[in-house]
Amino acid sequence: MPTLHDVARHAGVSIATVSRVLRGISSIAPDTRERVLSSVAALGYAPNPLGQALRAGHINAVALLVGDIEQGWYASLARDMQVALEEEGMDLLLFNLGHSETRLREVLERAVSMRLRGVALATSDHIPGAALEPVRARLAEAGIALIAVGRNLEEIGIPSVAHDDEQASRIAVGHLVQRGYTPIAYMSRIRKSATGRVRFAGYLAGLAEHGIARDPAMEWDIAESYRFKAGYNVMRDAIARGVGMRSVIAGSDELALGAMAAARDAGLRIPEDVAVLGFGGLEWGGYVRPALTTLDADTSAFGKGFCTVLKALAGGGSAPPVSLVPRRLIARESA
Amino acid sequence: MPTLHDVARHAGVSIATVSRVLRGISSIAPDTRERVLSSVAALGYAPNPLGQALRAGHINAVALLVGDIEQGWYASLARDMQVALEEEGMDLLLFNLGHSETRLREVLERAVSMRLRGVALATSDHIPGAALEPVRARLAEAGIALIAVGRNLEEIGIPSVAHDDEQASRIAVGHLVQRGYTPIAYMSRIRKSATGRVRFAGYLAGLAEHGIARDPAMEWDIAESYRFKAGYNVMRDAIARGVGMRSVIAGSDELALGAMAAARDAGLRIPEDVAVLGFGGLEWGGYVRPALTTLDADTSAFGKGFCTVLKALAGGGSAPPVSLVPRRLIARESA
DNA sequence: TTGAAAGCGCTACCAC
DNA sequence: GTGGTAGCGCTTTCAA
Repeated sequence: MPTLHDVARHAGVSIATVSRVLRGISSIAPDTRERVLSSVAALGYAPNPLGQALRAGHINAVALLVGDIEQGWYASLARDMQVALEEEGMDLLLFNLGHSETRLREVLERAVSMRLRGVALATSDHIPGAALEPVRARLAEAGIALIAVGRNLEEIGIPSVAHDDEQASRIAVGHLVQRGYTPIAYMSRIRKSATGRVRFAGYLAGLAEHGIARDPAMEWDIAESYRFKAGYNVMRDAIARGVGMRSVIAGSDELALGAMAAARDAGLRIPEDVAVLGFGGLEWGGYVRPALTTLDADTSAFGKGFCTVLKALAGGGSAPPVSLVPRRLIARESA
Repeated sequence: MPTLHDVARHAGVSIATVSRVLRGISSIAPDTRERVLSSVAALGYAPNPLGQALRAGHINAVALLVGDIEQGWYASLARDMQVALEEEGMDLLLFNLGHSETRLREVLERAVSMRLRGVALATSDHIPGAALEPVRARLAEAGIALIAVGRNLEEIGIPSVAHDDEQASRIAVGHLVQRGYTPIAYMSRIRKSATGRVRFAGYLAGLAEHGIARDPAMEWDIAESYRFKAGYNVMRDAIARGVGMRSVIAGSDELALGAMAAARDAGLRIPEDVAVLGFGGLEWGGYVRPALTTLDADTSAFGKGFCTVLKALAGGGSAPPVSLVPRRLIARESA
């Protein structure tokens, strides 16, 4: 691997000059520039990012912290974040949190010791505001941006790029009411998930809008993750208990599919006996039968949004603390 | 951010001593060690990986190159790779290739200029062996391991950790024959995908084993990706053409679900009219109805396998060029 | 317009 | 057992 020195020697100039030519900054004699450039080409020189990073004091990369990359929405986000970052010349470090608070703190500490440019916090779990204070101080001191993606953390002062989930839930309720699928049950992580709480609030607001009284029997807070199995179990138990819902809003497409499976296994028809509506807009939702009605997720907007906020923060200007992107309802067969 | 110097000053020793204490190497007077350690704690010192990396000449990270992170198997792989790497103190850089050959070369070049420890090549696309020669030479020169994950690339001399897909296809054929689901169609990327070719070879071998003649009408090579839409379209067209298959082996769970949707939309029952069998073992397969019969993927074995090969390569010993892990059939309802 | 040189934070070699 | 010091590759003053 050739270094600046090699190029300098080959071109018969100093390393400073080579560096300047490469950075395209300050004035260089045309023929010097020419010579340097051809040496660079001849040697196949590429700058060593390690040297640059050490000098600059930070590495041109961003950490993406996800709850569980196997969940479709995180995977999709990872893809779009990587694309957006690459356009800005940055790399993506992926960290799977697995819903652990401890691990969140560790990874955040890691980000500061690694001198990253920023951290994209994309987990739906409860964020222990107080416990995070020390790390956040160090992050700030090191000039590392902490930005929430896919959830709204402005209440604890973290700039966020998120969906307007409160509105989304209201849209869902409206859709189900209009089609006559009442009473409407709500299945999600609620208490233990910030995102879940917001969506739940939207659900309640939606009911209120249509003059429907809330019914605790229709509110299914699940302790586990947002995955298939939880949806299956909760739905199966609700059916067994004889809860008379005519539709279910599920907090993720995974939960929704699990719920659909349980309903089918219990001999219920979808949507005739019970309608199911998910959150996420994952691609497979269009291919299961009946096809899943869901609220889409705009992960590419998040990738771009993150970069915008990151640059705004770096530029010193205080970024808009929150930018909310709306969800659209994808009406298919299940509801 | 405190540096070695700060700690040294605080503890009243030289930076060399601090470094030694931290690395736990060579002998240190107990009380000196004590003093240094308490200074480290007092200052909240954490080593700067940039300095370490520059010194060492490489960064403790590995690039994972996937075809499309949205495909479930890649997401699952990403998760398990990250876990396995973290256990070895390495980070995971994620790159989405999007099936582009050019981009593959670029990213590989990037890996050498970044001085990574290794590259995990996990795309099912055709690898242009000749076109890659120059980069591979640079990779080798820089001591960066290139390891194929999830596919067998030994034929072009790349150490691989992969599934035994030839055997897997034979198992699939055997299963379908035994249940009477013949004739068996094969739907996948074949010509344009190395992995696809291996699986196809297994399909042919399986037919031969059971004394069944191959029938070109049953061999559906698809040009597009391994995703849902392709599965849907190909299946729909086959049905329209009146191809008389009684079952379909699909090259991915996504293709399989797409095929199932097309069959259902055409009024066919699964598996009574046509059975469908996928590749991947993705979690949602257990929750669609009918539940998908599939050949599982052991991504956690790949994470560990990659690390093993990486360390073997680093240790100078030539790693076993290929380690094949078997797939198990998960027999559910669809076939 | 160009060169010399000072570090960025770290490890390892060589003295003592 | 400990300290001094030479770089790793780069950018950026400061001089010339």
